[in-house]
Amino acid sequence: MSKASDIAYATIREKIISGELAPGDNLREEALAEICGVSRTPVREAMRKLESELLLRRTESQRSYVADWSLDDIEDAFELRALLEGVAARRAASRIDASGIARLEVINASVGRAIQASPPSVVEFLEANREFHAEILATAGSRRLEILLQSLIEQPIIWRTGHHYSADELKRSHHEHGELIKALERGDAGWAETIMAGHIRRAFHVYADAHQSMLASEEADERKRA
Amino acid sequence: MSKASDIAYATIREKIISGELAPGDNLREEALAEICGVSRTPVREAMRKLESELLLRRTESQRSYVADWSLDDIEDAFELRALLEGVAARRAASRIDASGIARLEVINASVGRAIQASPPSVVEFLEANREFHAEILATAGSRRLEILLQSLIEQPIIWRTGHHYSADELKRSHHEHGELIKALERGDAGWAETIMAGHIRRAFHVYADAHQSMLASEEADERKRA
DNA sequence: CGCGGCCATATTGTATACAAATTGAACAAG
DNA sequence: CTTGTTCAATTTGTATACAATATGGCCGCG
Repeated sequence: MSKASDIAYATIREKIISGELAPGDNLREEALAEICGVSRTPVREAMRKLESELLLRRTESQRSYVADWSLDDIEDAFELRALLEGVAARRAASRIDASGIARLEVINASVGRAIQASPPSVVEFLEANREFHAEILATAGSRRLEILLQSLIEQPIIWRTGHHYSADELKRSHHEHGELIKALERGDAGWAETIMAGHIRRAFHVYADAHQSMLASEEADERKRA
Repeated sequence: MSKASDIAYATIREKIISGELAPGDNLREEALAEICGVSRTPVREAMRKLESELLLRRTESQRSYVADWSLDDIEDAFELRALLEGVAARRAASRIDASGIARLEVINASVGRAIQASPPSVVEFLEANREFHAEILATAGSRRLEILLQSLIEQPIIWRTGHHYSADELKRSHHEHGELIKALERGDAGWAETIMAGHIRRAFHVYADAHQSMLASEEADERKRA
């Protein structure tokens, strides 16, 4: 894509993911254009893309707001992601070669380094994790699958809650990657799919638990104030 | 969406699906704008959408062409569609109510009328078929699943080859819909998923066979000319 | 008071002018 | 004849002006 529309997309997306633009906030084209330092034209393009990724919702009268997701929505997204990344792993198992295995091992070593640092670097973990999943997706060799998953991965919630991972959970994630690599190396498609789907579902449950305790503590705050 | 960009989207899409714009054809914004009777701005918007549905491909230098799909690409799309529509059927089984069943029966009756006409009306069949699948998808109640499937259904090839369906194949399709309704009525999620996935996969094989004989006859033509 | 239509204002949609980038052809050098 | 380079023409990207539409408050009426 072109420069200005890239800037607009990256800027707006970043502000949504970081929470600077909170769920429900009204997004006006002109205001965003000022923020991004470009005109409305590239902003509009960026907004269409963000809408297709469900980071934005538009009312019937074409006004835009930052999407607010219910826990059900989030579970839905994780469920579909588990399904499709599972398929990607299955396909990758029958297509991967030695160099692909090697690349995955290098990437997963980065994951290991990130979690073994003290304190563990969540940012590096998330980045290496993203690379790992991207490599498998690329190996699956389905352009269409890539496009479908693109709208499911890297959602605001994921990135904001990555910081809630415990040391054990990070370690477990790293370990599951290792198991997946072994399954792929052996060409065991069914097992690779199972591991991947479980891996994603586990991520949801970590999130759901964090969400739960967040709600609980909010409730406690309410009581305290009352 | 707005009017002019809707016109642009519908017009260009129609010309791609009908084959008036053939795979590989270069698409220039200004030329399309003239064809659609609107300015480049809404055309650009329409093109972005078509690109996201893979009806268009863009080169690294942002020139656009009508996508040309290989048989593998098409199989890929059908495979993912089978997977996701299967999930939709599974979810629908546990959410559908009596009125939903009734709606499906009405729609499938339309399918029946279309194929029993003499000659069978393929256009009406395709439209009723589309409605049937849309109703199930809506019943599944996942906004995200709808969005994902949107880019997989109604692809050019499907509509052009619908006319290759034999009377038996049309009848079989109608019958499978009936089976699916029964599975949904009984709340048998697994069976509903299986029927739906098989239903879609069968559609691919009908297409693949037609494609095969098309290639064979083209080859025959070549030999004749030589 | 509450309700419903009307108008000023705010916001999005479209067209167009201009800027940047890419292409392809002419042409010079090897 | 091939290769590389330059430049005009084509095409896409961006900004901006203007048109269409939606919103929210105001006022009059019941």
